[in-house]
Amino acid sequence: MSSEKQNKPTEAELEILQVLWQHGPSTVRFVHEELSKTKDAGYTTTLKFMQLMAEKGMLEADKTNRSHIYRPLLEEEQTQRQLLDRFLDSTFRGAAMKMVMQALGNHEASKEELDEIRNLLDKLEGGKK
Amino acid sequence: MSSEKQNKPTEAELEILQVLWQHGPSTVRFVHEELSKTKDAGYTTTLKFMQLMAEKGMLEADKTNRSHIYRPLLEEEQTQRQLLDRFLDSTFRGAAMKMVMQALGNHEASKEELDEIRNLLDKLEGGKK
DNA sequence: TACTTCGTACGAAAAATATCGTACATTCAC
DNA sequence: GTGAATGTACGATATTTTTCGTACGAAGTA
Repeated sequence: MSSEKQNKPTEAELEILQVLWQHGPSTVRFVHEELSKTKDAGYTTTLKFMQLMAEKGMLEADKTNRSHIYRPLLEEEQTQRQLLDRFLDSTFRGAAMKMVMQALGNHEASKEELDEIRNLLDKLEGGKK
Repeated sequence: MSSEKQNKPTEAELEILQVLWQHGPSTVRFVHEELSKTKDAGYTTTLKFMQLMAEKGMLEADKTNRSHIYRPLLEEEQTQRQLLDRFLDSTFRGAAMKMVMQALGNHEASKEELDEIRNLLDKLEGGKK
């Protein structure tokens, strides 16, 4: 039993994780400032969330200093993968390729990105005949 | 103002929509049986949900017969696209290509599907230089 | 030192979601 | 025709997720 049944982070929790993944360990103040750029909620709301997340084992707080520093205990890629699977199931009934096509069609991609995908396709097709 | 601010369906609502998209207009009974295959909740719960969804304009009920027939008012593709955009933002900070790569890597695809994607890539790359 | 600012702790409450129980009418099978 | 099933209506209650308000100690500063 390695990875405990990590319950999926809620929308709000995910926003916090994003800040931490993107900027590394941070104070509540910092996270709150970041979130404030796009949404608006009180400081204690962010604080409370981070405390709850720590309780749930999603974050860990370094309480050495007065202003605690939080770091994520969930890995970004792994969490994304988990959420992706769920999303795929619930929204596309598992049809991954259909989703891929939609994503490709609806979002601008640079030539480099397209090439990178092509490479991956080649690699994947390797196994097939 | 064509498409009203359609609020995103919740997880449970989406499950119901999936049944309707997949099987076409159905009775509450039928939807409930389908859902029962994977989750377990009472019949009236499903009924209530469908009634609420009808009120919200997500479904429409044909009440000609005693047993009402519900049909989805939201289109599958459009809804998927909308949810995909949200998901992309919240989970991948908008990095569509990164998500595409993950999806491709983590899910089996047939040779046909891979070819189809390759075609799409070619088409997309057409516009670039 | 006295006052203002910053930070955490925590209990509550508000909002959003999900789940039922019960009442009643219609339909079915005998 | 009568009792069992089946269906809808709807108010209430659970649960989950978000958001705050307040208390209080520590730190900064005039």
